[in-house]
Amino acid sequence: MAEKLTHPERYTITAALPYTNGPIHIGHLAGVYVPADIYARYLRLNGNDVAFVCGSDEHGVAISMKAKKEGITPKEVIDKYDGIIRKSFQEFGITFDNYSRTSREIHHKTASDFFVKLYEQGDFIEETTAQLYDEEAKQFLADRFVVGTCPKCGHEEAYGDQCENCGSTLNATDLINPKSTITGTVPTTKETKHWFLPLDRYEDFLKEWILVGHKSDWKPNVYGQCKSWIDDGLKPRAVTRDLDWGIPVPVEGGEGKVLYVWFDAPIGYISSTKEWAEREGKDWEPYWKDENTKLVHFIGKDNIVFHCIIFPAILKAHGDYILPENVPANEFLNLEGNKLSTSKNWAVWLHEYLEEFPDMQDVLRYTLTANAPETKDNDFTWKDFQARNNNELVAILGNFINRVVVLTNKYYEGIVPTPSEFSQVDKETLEQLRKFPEIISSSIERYRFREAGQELMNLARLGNKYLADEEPWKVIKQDEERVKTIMFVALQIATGLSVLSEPFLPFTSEKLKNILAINSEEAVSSWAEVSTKETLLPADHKINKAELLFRKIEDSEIQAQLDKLEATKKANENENKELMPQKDTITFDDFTKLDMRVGTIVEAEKMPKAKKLLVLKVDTGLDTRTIVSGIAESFTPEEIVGKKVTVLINLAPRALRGVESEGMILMTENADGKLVFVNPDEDGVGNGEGIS
RNA sequence: GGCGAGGUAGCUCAGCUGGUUAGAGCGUCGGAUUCAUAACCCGGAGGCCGAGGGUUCAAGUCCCUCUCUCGCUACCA
Repeated sequence: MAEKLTHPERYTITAALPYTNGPIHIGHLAGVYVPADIYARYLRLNGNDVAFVCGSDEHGVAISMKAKKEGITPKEVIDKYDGIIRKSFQEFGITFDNYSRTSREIHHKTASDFFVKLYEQGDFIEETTAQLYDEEAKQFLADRFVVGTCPKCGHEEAYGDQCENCGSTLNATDLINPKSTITGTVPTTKETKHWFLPLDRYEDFLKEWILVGHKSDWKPNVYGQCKSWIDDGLKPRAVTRDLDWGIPVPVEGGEGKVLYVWFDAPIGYISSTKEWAEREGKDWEPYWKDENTKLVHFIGKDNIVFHCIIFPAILKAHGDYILPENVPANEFLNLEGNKLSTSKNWAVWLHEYLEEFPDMQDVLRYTLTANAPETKDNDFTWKDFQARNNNELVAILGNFINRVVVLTNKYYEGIVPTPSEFSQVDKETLEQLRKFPEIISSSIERYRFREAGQELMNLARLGNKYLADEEPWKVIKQDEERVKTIMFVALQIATGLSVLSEPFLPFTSEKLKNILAINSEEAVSSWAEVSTKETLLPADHKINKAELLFRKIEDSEIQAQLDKLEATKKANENENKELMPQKDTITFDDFTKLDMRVGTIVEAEKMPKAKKLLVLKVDTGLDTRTIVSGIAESFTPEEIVGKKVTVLINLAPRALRGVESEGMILMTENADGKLVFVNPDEDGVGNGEGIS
């Protein structure tokens, strides 16, 4: 059912909207922006009509929370990061046709209209529930913003969704004496209405469209992930929520509510396209509504369901829109063996890289392309970065260009010589050169950017080999005419490289074109011309003096980066995690209600069919009882038998996965997030001993 | 626990519908060369294709079991 567009009239390329709670790092680049930019540049070079759009994603609860924590407004948070991100993309050479923001008027309007359209078409389900409302903060309280007394066990610190004491699942409205954690006031109960997108209605459509239609052209990781979701059964998903930061719900009953980010963010692509079209005096609609438009979303694997299931369902619901033809999602990039983490500062930040390695954008682009996590998670190491630069960019590409340019200047004062007769090798070499556009295209169009980059390098290799085989520096002593032909051929290769390198290494391409002085019309300009044009760089054309395309990267520079990461690691170890603020005061009586005892684990086994649960038999002195504890990811059953632990024994029993748990083992967490027993270390403390 | 993706030379990866001695780049070792950022060019070594079973004349490629990594999901902090 998904007909492939072999010759689209235009392309709409989107790159995942960066969330403005932090700057851009190499993971974002390798996964999304570098491949998307290569693709967009490639398409433009081939004369295609391309809209490459992106923008900052600035709504959602994470930004709202971050602002609250830092005591600033959400607007201040987003302005800060939008500024950093926007600037770094621009300096890095990501050629968005438009980079918008979801906080802009145009997006609010686009997303609102979209919502209203679906609303009017009856594409949403409405559901009214009673929820707690904070009069002072003037907002409905999400479950975790409410505490109160648990109706089941009397625990006074139960959260709106669950009581930590007895483990019961609660409704916030059932809490006795509820209190808002935002203002501390007593909330009132109000009816609130929310809208849901019934994804289940689109199940058949999605099955047909993805499982049948895109079985062979979508990447396995993307297809598999979609299949998993669809097979699991799709459920209605809330489109609106009670929050004050976001796009207001534009229909009756929507006061104090906003659209969920998952709904508004992808519409940001559309808003961004509109903004671009307005500025350029174009019509945006064909880019989203014409069947001859090829829509491609570049994203990371975290975004697969949103772009392959949910957003298409929304577009389908609307009715006027085209669907993505492909969603080439990448996996994740790690850094020196550890997951990238914005909060732990474990990253190579783009804006810092740009400062520390000025004018070396292409080195990072190349390394990230070569190491792109296309089929599985991959690791970025500084050592590899150095090696890629020194052994490939410098030694293969940079060196080839340098030898050609130096020789041309040395023998002919920079004038491209007139060839005489081409030898068999010359012809074959030129023939191979002409094949490269096709070879590289084929890789790019299958989203195999790693492979495409390798092929580009192979062209430089071809050049090096040609020179090594023909040895103009020797031939010059016997046959000057022959050398003219050799250098002419070598210059054609160099010129081909200047064009074909553009999507991958735009700054280098630019530099190379300057060295070869090919700003004029006489030389090649487009991708296809590298194959079709008889002469890429004509005789008598004057080129400039040699200039190094890449410089070597010294060990000391790499060491400096490694030291920087090491310092981050140390800082993370020393720095306390964000600590919870102190809870409300309790009385001594409250405390004495807790009966905590020293106990010993006498048996332990895994709870079947559960990942985190261990079933323990604990000797509490009074008895030996069963306690189910969610610690299986930190301990094996064998290693904890005989362990002394602290047990809360008068906790109301609760059945977990059918096993009655009578009490709770007290745990804490170390810096790595591993659970640790709160245990009486001293010898001679017996089971059943009270803790006070 | 369920589901998905991945596990191929020291490193990063390619191997389509099963078919000759499993490929590439980088690294490594040796050779050759000097136009070039000691770079280029040529050659060699290096692989129980995660483990174990099975199907087949033939399996990295298909089936089953197990295992490790990553993710989603359930249950759980």
